[in-house]
Amino acid sequence: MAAKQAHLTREFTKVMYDPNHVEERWQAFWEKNRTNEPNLDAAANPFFNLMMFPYPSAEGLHVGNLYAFTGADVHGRFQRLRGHDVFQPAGFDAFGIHSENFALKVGVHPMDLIPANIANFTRQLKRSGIMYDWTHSVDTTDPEYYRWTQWIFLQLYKAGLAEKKEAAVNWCPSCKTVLANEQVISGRCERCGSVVGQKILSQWFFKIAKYAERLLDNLDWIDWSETTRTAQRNWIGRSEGATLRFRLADGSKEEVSVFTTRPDTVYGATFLVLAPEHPLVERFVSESQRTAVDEYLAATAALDLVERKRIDKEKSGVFTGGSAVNPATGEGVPVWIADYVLMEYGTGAIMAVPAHDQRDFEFARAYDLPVQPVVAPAGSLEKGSDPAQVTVALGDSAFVEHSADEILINSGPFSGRAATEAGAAIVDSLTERDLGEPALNYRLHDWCISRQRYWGPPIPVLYCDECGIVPVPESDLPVVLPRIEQFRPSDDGVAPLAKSAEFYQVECPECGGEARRETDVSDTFLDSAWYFLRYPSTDFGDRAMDADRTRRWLPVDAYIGGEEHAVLHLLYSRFITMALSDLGHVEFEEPYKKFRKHGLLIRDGSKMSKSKGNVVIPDRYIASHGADTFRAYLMFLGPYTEGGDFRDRGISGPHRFLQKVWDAVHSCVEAADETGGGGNDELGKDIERKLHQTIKQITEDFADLSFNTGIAALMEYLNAIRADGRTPQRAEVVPLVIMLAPVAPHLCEELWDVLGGQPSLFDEADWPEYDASKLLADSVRIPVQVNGKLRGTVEVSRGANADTVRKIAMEEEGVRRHLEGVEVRKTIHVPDRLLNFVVG
RNA sequence: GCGAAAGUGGCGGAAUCGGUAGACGCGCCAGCCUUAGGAGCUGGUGGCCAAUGGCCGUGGGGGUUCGAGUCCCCCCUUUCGCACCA
Repeated sequence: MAAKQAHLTREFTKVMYDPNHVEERWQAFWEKNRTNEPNLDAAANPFFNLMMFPYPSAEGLHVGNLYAFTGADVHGRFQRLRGHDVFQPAGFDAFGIHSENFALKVGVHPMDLIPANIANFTRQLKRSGIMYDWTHSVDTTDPEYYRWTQWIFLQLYKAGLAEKKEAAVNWCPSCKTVLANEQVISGRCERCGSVVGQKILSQWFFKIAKYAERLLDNLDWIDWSETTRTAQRNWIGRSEGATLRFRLADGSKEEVSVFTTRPDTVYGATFLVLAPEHPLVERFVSESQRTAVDEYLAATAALDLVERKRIDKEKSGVFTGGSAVNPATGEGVPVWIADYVLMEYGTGAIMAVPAHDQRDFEFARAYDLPVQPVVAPAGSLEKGSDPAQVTVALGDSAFVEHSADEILINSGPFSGRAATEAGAAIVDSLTERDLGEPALNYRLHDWCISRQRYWGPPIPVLYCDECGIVPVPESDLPVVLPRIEQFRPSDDGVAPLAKSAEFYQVECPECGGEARRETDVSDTFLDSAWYFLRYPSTDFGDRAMDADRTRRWLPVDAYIGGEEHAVLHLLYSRFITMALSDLGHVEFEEPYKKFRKHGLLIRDGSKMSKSKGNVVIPDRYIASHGADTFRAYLMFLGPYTEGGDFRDRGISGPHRFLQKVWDAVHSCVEAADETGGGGNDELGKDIERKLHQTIKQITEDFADLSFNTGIAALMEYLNAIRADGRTPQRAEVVPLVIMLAPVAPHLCEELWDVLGGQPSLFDEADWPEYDASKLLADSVRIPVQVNGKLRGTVEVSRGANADTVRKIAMEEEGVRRHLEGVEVRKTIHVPDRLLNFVVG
């Protein structure tokens, strides 16, 4: 109807582009006609296009969110025009410390705050023109969602992948909760920046470490950006080496295990170092060292993690008074305690080889401990000397080289052998005597999911004096988070729900006796570790995932999100998927076929942040220029995967471009009306070639998220079809409208309509195909160089041979001048590319 | 310290199986149009010079090549990860 109206007005006055009017019209159309809702049960060519769901903050949608979503949306719309049934849902990650802290700050209950935030986000997202299927959204705080989060916990528990244990955990004194290792950034809380402390608490853990090897191996074949895979590899931190056992020197059966990547140096292990928290510390402390040890342990405990892990800190430690037996030499070595050995890595104890490890070297120097070199460059020994008994001068630092060029010295029967090969032999020999074995060590630790907070899904277990830990029966799910008004966390590590007897007093489902509910809630990262599995099945209330839907839509075809989640969310969701796969709930073990990171939008050279006051709120720009212009600007300002600088002024370029597209289409239609025909469908040769080149480029660019160059190509094409004030032909503008549609969907729907197409363009239009034979002209203009310097260009027919090109080039004035009086020694001819005269 | 990525006009950025550096856009300059314009149209726009021509030019310095933003070596800078990981 609006199109007819436009048609009528056109006769009197030029139709103006009014983005708000156009966008309102098409958003209403899409909603009414359910344009964005694929048939989840019958789609022939499914494509699950996923974007990382946002945390719905009170400030509303940030331009960074919109940047991320718009890129994903352009890609999704492109895939749709290429013939896919694209499923593109939206959701909200609304549980967690973030929301809870904000609620505490403003004094509004999160149960009141979150729905308002979600409503605001939804409004903003709908206005931005993203192709969301709103009939399948998720909200992690909805009991109908988190009942399945709890269900996943129960599945893992039943499979022995969830366990409760006492552990030293990261404790944020400001958020008053436990944090996962991944949430501690350089010793500080990821959320609030407070220095993280340690606490011994009983916590629920998911055994992600069991999956370390598979999580690592699959990285070799999944289609992810290399930087993200590298980040995950580093985080998993696989080290190959050996576990070696040092028996106590007092003749008892006890032993200290150490992990080392350098078993070849065991003959040089002149002392042992335990972490201050190591359980065997007490076994070694002698009467005379008691006071010194206690003082050291107290001093270490007083240090926070940031201070303790400062790399430039002087090495400090204390002698226990006890000793252990080096399994290779059989000699006693003193046992020390030092804070540079971390309980959380390896076994919490190391064999110190000061000659070949810089840290051990510094420690030995500080406390005057023996240093025994056991590795030397192969050529460094004097002729005839016995490698089993060599004196080597000590340098100022440890000798850490480790290649086939080094040999072992002073290493008993292994002396003289290559260091790399001898290491394995030493481990073999120790394994035979039950003093060690080859070992892999991972930096990755089990995932602590307990949070002593309020705003999360209650962990679905009960504690019964008779029956012990009792999982909540699945039929009793969800364990609903009650509304309590006193939800502020406390310092004692006791969760807010522990104050609500109404919540925690229950009857044991097994014995009927008195039982107590778990009052901790689970980590927000568990909510987001499986949300994509829920999307296609949100209309099933009786199962987390419908088997048919899941088979049709998962794994996710394309996932786009921020690199900041490279190790957190992406690792957890891989683990959960892998575990569910092992338990038979899904048929794949990797959740995302393809993952690409998007870049970060910055402003004035620095990150946008509330404290700097340079955060861009999109509403204002959308109101003034329209969503299409804003989308085009965001996609044009830089390479999508790199991000870029947001500048107010830059928006005018894309705005003018859309305006010109509008004008071009209208003038084309007007001209056709005047001539009474459907317009001239004949394309000039030059424009035809430009069209095919453009199709080729856009198709390639949009497929690999190079939106900025894709849009530039569309601009070039537009410039070509309206050059010298000519009126574009229908056959020229139709493909332009289709190719621009992923970027400016409302505008293009309108223009598609104006051109007489049946809406929606996204259902009716086909992405144009290029004809490879039409990409090249019959003649080419090639540069002519003399000694590599450009001296002119000549037009030659395509495929012309060297002689022909040379003849033409010699006639070129600029070229001839440089060839006068010099001898041409040779010519380099690259067909259709260049001609270079080498003179001299 | 280790790892990764990146340094190109006034600005955002194009171009890397080595082959016309600066596409596209912003800004700027000139002209046109206009009562007016933070509108529109046309043209120009890397720097320098003795200027129809030429020299220089992709962080700096070397190298390979007929030819280097692109490949190799050394150095500098920035950003982002990780950081006493045994």
